[in-house]
Amino acid sequence: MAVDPKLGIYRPAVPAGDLGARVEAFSARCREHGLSVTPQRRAIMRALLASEDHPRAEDVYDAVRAEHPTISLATVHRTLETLCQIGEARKVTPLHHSARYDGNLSPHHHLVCVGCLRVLDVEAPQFDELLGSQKWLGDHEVVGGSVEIYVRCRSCRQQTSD
Amino acid sequence: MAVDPKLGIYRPAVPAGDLGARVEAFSARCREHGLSVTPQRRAIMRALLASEDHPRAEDVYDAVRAEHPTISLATVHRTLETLCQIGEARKVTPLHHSARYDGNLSPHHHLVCVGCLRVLDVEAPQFDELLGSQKWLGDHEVVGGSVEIYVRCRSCRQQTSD
DNA sequence: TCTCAGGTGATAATAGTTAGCAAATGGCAG
DNA sequence: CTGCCATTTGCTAACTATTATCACCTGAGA
Repeated sequence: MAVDPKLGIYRPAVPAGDLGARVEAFSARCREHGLSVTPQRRAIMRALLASEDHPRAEDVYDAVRAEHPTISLATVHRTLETLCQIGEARKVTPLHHSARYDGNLSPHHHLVCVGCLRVLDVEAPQFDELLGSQKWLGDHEVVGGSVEIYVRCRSCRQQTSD
Repeated sequence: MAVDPKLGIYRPAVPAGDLGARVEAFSARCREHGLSVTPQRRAIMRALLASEDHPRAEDVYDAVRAEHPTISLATVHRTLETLCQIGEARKVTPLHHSARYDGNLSPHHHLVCVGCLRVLDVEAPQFDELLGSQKWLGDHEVVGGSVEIYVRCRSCRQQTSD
């Protein structure tokens, strides 16, 4: 369902397969990674796949508790983190655990080193142009945007061999 | 100092004026906003302006303590938040306070409603093209990137009058 | 079925941030 | 200059999100 093909920004299609099949496929990939397939992991994955938005650990916890009333919030945290590690989920927002402040008010974006988490300013006029050319995306009023480019800086590349 | 003019991504010029002048200008704008100008606020603004990277509250705290040994970390948090409110600073990373997880692994970016903080997936091929066309930015190896587009959704627009 | 590495639940600990409140102070009226 | 008072500060406790610890449990291969 396209929102704005001209801009190249649109809602993606929902991934194929019904929920049951996707959870089955997930279970198989768990075993490939040498992970046990537990009812809790299935339930957490099912909740994540069923969610239209981007749930916090606590949201997943609430969803899963209907089926597993005794599950622990710690298990949900651990499992979501595990899913990210084996590439079955992505963590959306916080590369950093704490707020960073910036006194530079000129419009700019950020280069973030995935090793040392240092943040550098960059200007990116072409991004701004793409972003600024559109005031609406479907129902949504565009009020801004920001680009984070993940990099590995020289010193972090030297420290890791892979 | 351009890093990559072709891509339109480069390091921005440092804002004009020396540190003293910029802190003076800041003090004036504080009064315009009806805020007292306290030594603590000046010191925090100076530390923020002097910082090349994007300090956390604690980093600013450490810098300011040299001059104000008795300042409280809570004051630093409060002040940085105040600076953001009057537009003298920007908060870089976390629009959310907690991690969001996403089971959708196809390459995509996010629409974030600044009102309700809901997150929606969007594809943005033109952004990906810009980002993917460049493997290096100066010294930095590009390993990825993400775009967050800030929006106000319909229901949030209805709730706020301004 | 038996075994045990790995997973789970309960709880405590931690990091970052915010709230509450008494004391101190910036900035204006006189 | 002086005094007043709303704002701001520092201290502390509380709170939120997350991680660590550890005894018990269980998935899955022999």
